[in-house]
Amino acid sequence: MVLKQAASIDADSKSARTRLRILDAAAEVLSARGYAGMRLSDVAEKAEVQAPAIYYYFASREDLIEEVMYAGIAQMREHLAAALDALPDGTPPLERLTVAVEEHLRHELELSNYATAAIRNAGQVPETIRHRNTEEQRAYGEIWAHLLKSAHEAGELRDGIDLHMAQMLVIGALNWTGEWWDPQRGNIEALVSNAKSFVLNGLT
Amino acid sequence: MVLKQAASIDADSKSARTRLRILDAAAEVLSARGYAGMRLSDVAEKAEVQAPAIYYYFASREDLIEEVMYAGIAQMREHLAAALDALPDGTPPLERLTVAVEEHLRHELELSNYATAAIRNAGQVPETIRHRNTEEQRAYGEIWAHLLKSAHEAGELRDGIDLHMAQMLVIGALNWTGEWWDPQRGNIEALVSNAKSFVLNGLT
DNA sequence: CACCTAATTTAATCTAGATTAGACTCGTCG
DNA sequence: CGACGAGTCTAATCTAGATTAAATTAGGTG
Repeated sequence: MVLKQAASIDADSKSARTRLRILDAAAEVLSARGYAGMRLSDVAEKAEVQAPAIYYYFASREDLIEEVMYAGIAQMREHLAAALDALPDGTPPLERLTVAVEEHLRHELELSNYATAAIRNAGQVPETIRHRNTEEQRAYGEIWAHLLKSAHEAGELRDGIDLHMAQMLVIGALNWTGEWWDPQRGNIEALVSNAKSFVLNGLT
Repeated sequence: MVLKQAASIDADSKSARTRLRILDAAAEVLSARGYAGMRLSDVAEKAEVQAPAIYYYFASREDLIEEVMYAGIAQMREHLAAALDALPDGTPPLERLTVAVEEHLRHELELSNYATAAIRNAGQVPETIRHRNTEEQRAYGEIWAHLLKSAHEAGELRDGIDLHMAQMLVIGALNWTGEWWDPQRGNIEALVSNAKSFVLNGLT
């Protein structure tokens, strides 16, 4: 309703910080409770505001959720793209692939409730929200598809592999870590290294 | 509230069939909408009864959900255990493992809304429900842990592998198929075969 | 200091959906 | 035929939670 010109200019105003606190809280609750289970009152509590304050920043619960989901995918894509860009020219395709494995994992597990929120709820969210995120979704898949295609064309992948299925199996193994990995216990370095060799070599 | 002695004796009475229709419907809705999103009205509609009829068979929404989740895990475990039992003595550990991959996949994708309901909601369900299912959950993991341990002791697995992480990565890849696999298009045989070689050999 | 707008609060409102109460139906058995 | 209980329905009830309305406060600016 109200335009927030000033706020959007100054990315660090008090207002901007409150907005961010709300988004962060929403990501956390959404990730933990799921689409239908996310209560604004919980979000408000975690963000240390009263529930109606949320409406000052977001037009509706759906809008808030949509922004969280969008950020979840977009940040993941940006993070991965940046990491790949940083690799020296001529890095072999297979190595680029293992970098992707590592960065997907690190981003998901170390940095982002947004990522897990987006990952877990992709399937439950209503059509309207899903629709707007389709493009980002596709772009993220595209990166992986390209990595696999390059590796395949370089003759580095097993014969008879179905690239799309392989892609989804890899991403699935990585996405699922959010369900069981406990950031408290357990060493992320070990997970990254195990995941890398699992993706390349399987169990044997 | 009401005891249903007769019903539980005759597994095919009209009553038993209605109860099953409700359970099936609940599994479907739960799988699609998630824990908090499952409305009894939707379940009722799919089961072709009025919502209050559900209370004739289940004490509460929570009880219904709990039964679906329990069945989801238990059936999966039974299915896998039976398939492994059917293998001839002396089947090598690695082959037993690929059978497990195949059966997990087939059960999840071909047979069971219960399985996907249980898989997807394991993390969002409240403590009370989760708690009662922990044991089944553990038993299922145990089967896999044992398969991996045997293969490892037979020296058939890669050196340096962390068995628990490997287990979760494999199960993750399989569980995630429920999120993207479209039973309509796409050939499950191809998926099974790709998953098997991915688990054994990775991408290369 | 007095005011204006941004930010946030408290106090309604409104609705969806779970649950309960109280019939109604229908097959079976005396 | 009349009673009975299982199974189901329609018509309440009750509550949580989203949303809106109407203050209230805070921070800057003339």
